[in-house]
Amino acid sequence: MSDVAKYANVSTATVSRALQHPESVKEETRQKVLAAITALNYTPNVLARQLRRMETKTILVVVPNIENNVFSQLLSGIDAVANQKGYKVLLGNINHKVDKIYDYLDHFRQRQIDGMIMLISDLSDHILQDLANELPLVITPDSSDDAIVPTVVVDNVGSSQRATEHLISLGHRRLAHIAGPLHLSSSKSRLEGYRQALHENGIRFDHELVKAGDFTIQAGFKQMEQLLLMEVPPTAVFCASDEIAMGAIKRIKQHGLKVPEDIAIVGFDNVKFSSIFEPALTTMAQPLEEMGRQSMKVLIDRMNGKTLSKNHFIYSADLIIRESCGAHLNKRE
Amino acid sequence: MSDVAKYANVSTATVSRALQHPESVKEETRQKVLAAITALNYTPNVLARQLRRMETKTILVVVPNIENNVFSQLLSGIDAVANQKGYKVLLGNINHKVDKIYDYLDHFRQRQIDGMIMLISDLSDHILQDLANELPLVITPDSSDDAIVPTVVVDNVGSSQRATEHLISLGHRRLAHIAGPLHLSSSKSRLEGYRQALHENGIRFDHELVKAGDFTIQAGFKQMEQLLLMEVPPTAVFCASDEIAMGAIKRIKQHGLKVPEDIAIVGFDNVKFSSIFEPALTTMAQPLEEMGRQSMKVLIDRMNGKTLSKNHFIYSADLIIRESCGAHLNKRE
DNA sequence: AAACACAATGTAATCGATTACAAACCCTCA
DNA sequence: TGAGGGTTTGTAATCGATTACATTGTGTTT
Repeated sequence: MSDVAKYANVSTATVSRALQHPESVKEETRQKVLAAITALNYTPNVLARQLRRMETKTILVVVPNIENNVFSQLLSGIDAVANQKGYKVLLGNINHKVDKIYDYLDHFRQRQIDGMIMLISDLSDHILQDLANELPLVITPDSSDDAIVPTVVVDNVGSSQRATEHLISLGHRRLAHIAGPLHLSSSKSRLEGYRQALHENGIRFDHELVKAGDFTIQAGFKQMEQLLLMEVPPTAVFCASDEIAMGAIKRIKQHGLKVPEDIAIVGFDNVKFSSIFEPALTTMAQPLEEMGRQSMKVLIDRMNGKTLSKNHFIYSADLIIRESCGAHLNKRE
Repeated sequence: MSDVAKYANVSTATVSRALQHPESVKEETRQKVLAAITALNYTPNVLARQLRRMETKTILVVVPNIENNVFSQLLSGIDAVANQKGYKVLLGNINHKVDKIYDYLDHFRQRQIDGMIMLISDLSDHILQDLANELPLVITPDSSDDAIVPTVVVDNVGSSQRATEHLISLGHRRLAHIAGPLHLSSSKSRLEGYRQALHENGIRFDHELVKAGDFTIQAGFKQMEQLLLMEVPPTAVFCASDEIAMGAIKRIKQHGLKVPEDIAIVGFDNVKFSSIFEPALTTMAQPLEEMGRQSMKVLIDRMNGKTLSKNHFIYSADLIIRESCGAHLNKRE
């Protein structure tokens, strides 16, 4: 930089100003500086700027597992806005090991990031609160209930209720639910939505019909196995994720039964492969990319010190009717 | 830091040394310093260190598209090693817009990253060479042929040849190939492998039987359509990716034909969903995570200035026989 | 022409660590 | 005891920008 200053016959202060506050420098000298910059092929050292300004223009996204399409979609939305606004995105894949979050928290303490988006909220509200006091933090797509941490979520309860009601409307009365990990609030909410749908339709809630595992295909497969072993298996299953649904369907087929004829299935997430799966999954589509975008926007506002009027952004999921629920069969009749 | 120094009654130099070069400090004073650090709850400012050391311990991974499972798997491997070795991973999703790569190159020029892994090599060898001169760079899983840039790749030619030969061994003589974007060297190599397999088995290469698009389901669907329109459609298709294969199969089914009975399919990548797809895909499994790991290891060596004896790391893909090729039918006969 | 306001530039401190070099200290051995 | 060698610590320069404050320049008004 001092070379540039010398070359343009000005001080380093002027060079810096020419770049950072062009309005405070005479057009003429600005041109001289610019010329010197190109002549010397100078690029500013961002590290020095960051040190001085005490900001990194970098945010950290904590992901439970990148290989899950739900998170890649969110990430995609986050990345889009981040890029547009000049932020870089650090990837924090914790691979389901919650403890690793703490490692990443150090990044912040050491001023390596300006803010953080957590794609998993498997932390106690207490810890989250502490964190949020230390740095701008946004949680998506899992909410942290009553904490003051800003969240961007789907209306899990309502969406699940609609999903379940869709099955009920197709005539099912013996409905099961395969839930995700019940320590996650999104899983709890989806279960709650299922329960409400039953309740409002006068169907008794039977905890035997609720199985919980994680959100994977394998879990869906295993839990469905349990359900098939019952004396009177369910005629429909609302699954807390598309992967669970795929696993469940796979198991049902292996059992020699047909989806949706024998057992109807509804999933959740509208993952990339859900439309090409056979039968194509009926599912609740979360606007994941949009949610990613919104999270980043909220985070940016937070980092800029804006106090937001709203702290919780709730999206609603769309019911996408494909084949696995059997609705298309009904119409034919 | 100066607070810590004062509290421990030493100079800042000693504090720094106690942390960075513990061996050069008396055990006793090191303890004093450590005590002071905990007492004052001090965390070092990494920015300052980076400025002084001129390194960021951060690498950039340029991804064509995070939502593709192939790249998430690679990323997962990269991230694992990076974490273990104390590197942070910046995500550079270019969303298939090659021009965006240039934006990211600035990150490097501004010393914001120590190295870079490109998951796409859609740049001229010339540019790549320039880049590699400027900073440690590794390319995976697409090679840049003769450039001096280190690459971690699968043996695309050999793997594709084996995939095709598998179909030939099942009795097919009219084999098509749906390729990826032909400007990518991986696509070219896979086509070449297909061609060699034909050649070595005395089957005439017919360019009518080769269709190219990109690696997506949609492309597979569309290209398969073309093949089905032929007077004598192929009896087997080797697809350059699993997504292509899934699209192709979808189209075949829509056409009223069966896979593998009427048309046999082999894919490439062994993407997460390929085993659950129906029919389960026979495919070439790339050791993606391992390749990600290796890329990161090579990059680290590069960043540490090691001159590697080997510049190209070639993995071989495993043929995973499932249903879509029809091998299981043959056995039954 | 003097006085004042405002614009443009320069000087130098600053961010917070790392490290070359210098100084102080402690042994050991003649 | 004092010289020499090694260890431990301190002093201060350094990384490269940003910016508060000081200074100089320019223009307008009376």
